[in-house]
Amino acid sequence: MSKVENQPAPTADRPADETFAPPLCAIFRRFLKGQGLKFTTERAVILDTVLGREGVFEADELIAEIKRTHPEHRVSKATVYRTLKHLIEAGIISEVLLDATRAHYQLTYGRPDVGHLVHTDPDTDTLSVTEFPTGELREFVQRVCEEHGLDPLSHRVVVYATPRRT
Amino acid sequence: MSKVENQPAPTADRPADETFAPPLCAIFRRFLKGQGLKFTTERAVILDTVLGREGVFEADELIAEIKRTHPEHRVSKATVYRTLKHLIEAGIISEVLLDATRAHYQLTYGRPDVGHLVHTDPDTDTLSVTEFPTGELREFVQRVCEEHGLDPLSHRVVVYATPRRT
DNA sequence: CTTGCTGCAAAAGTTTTGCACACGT
DNA sequence: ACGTGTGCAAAACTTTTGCAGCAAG
Repeated sequence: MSKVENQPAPTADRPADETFAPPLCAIFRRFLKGQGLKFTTERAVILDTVLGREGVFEADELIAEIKRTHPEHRVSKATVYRTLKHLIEAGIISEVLLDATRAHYQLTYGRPDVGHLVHTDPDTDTLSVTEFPTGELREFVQRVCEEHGLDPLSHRVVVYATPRRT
Repeated sequence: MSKVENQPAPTADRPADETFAPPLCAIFRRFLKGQGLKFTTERAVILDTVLGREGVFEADELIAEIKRTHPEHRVSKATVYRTLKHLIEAGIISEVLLDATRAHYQLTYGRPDVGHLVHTDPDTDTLSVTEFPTGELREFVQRVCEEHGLDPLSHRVVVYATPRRT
């Protein structure tokens, strides 16, 4: 299973021109301060690069992207992994579990109910990941948790599909 | 995040005394023959051990279990991993993606619509995984795929929850 | 200044693979 | 017999960690 290729994000759930107005940088700063942590140049560069990504990405890709878009700042692998954890804690990104070989991440601030539709492109034999809204499953999730005396924190939905056989 | 502890499987989806009547061993045999592969002692031992497991398990645990229940047959790690792949192909088990650090597996033959509810036990600080039926999501999944011109293969639903704050 | 942060390289953990020999069919 | 399978150990990968110097608040 090779690297994942992203679809240009579906319009149903995320209109093309929707911008993330909230200053995520400020949000991250506030989070860090609250934890007694520091807002460093490296963390700024990483957040900036994450904000520029469309859809799902891997740690590896993020590192490559930083090298490309911020050649003046070299950020180490270790720092990227450490910062991704903080971004998750801050609620800015989430881990997406698509396969068991490595972690995927995605900017999810303000859009918690995103599912992932994974399918192979028969031509290129690469995996594509498209998003879809899962808001209508909230009630279902709530009910499942209630039956077990729990409160839901988050949910993940991944659908694996194949090109329709005509 | 430590190893996962299994809840004794919920009764809603899998009544306590439900037994897997279909001879999975025969099914696996047939699958292997169809692929020009061989049914070896090691594969029999692995399948037998998988059938004895309740709920979700890891490769590591399976190896330990084999050592315990079949001390006369030593099965190597490599063979376990290789056989797990075949069992997935044969449709007998599935990969369950609960966290990004390692793969989990579960016997799913004949019960494709199982979701996983992950929650921490506040006392022991261990993770529990409970199953719940997701059959009622089929229509939703079908619709999502149709909107993208795809046919669904399978879907995974994982809900993360926390003990209800009373 | 004090405390946390970074980069490097090494460590850790899981899964895969190459190879010589053994075993189903 | 032929072609697969197995075990072992090493390799491959991703992610984590220890440490010495560096930087943010």
